[in-house]
Amino acid sequence: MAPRQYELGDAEVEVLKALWECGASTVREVLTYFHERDRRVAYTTVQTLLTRLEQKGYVTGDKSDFAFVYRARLTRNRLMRSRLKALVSQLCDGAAGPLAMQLIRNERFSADEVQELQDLIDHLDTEPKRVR
Amino acid sequence: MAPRQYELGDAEVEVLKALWECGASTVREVLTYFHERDRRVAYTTVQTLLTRLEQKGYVTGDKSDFAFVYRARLTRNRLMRSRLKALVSQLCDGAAGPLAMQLIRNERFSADEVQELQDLIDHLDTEPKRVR
DNA sequence: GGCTTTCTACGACAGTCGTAGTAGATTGTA
DNA sequence: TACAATCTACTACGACTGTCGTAGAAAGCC
Repeated sequence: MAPRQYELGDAEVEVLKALWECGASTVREVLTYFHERDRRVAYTTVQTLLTRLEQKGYVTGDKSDFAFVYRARLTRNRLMRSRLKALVSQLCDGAAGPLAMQLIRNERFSADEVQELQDLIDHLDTEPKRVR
Repeated sequence: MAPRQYELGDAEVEVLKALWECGASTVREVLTYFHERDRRVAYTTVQTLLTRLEQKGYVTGDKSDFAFVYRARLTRNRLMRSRLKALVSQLCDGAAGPLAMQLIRNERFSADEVQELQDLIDHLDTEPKRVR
């Protein structure tokens, strides 16, 4: 009934990635970013995506000199967190453990990353109730 | 252009969860499972979801005695892996490290889970190229 | 044999998303 | 000033999803 609350489609995330990487940008700049990566889309497609992102509150658009300049309001880390949280609640009934196991078991990590993970886990031991 | 390859919607995953939990089930059994959890949907909705899941190959339906009995072909762990992999490639350009950090930093883990994570990571050290 | 309950097969509809076209306003320039 | 390049605002359309309704076949019961 209540039409599912959609969040961010793949194309919208691509636009966010452009903003994360290039900072505040115009439609044309995002378009150029796409074209440089062989993503062939029309100018108006990018425009639509940015407009929708703005309506959803994930981006702000300021009328600057000539064209609108868009800026991400959502960070990559925050999106990661929210996606992970959604996964945890959807597939693991709220228990993050199984997801973490799957992730660590199935992906590759560099030595540095392993070290960082190790540090994090050591930290967990002494500080079990980490917030945020 | 290429119409994005959709995978599994939220409602479809809910149906899969019912099958994971209850084993092979009929439409009515899944419906009952939903109703017991205060998910008010119509019989035909569940039917449609199961049919679509079957078309997508994530479920098989066998005509048994009276009604079709559906069985999940996709496991929860496999779905977790695929979702995680999608996240890694979409948000982290393939590097799983940052995602793992976010996960461990922002979620809660029981002492047992921490222990398991620890074991996994120890394992990673001596066996850096874990497959599957 | 009818009537009721269930199932299955189809069709449908609205909302989200990816993609883009058109029209009108702005800006730069010959 | 007239023309070309841009930008913004709308509109559109098909695919995917979530949700159902209807019709006809199956099965069980009086």
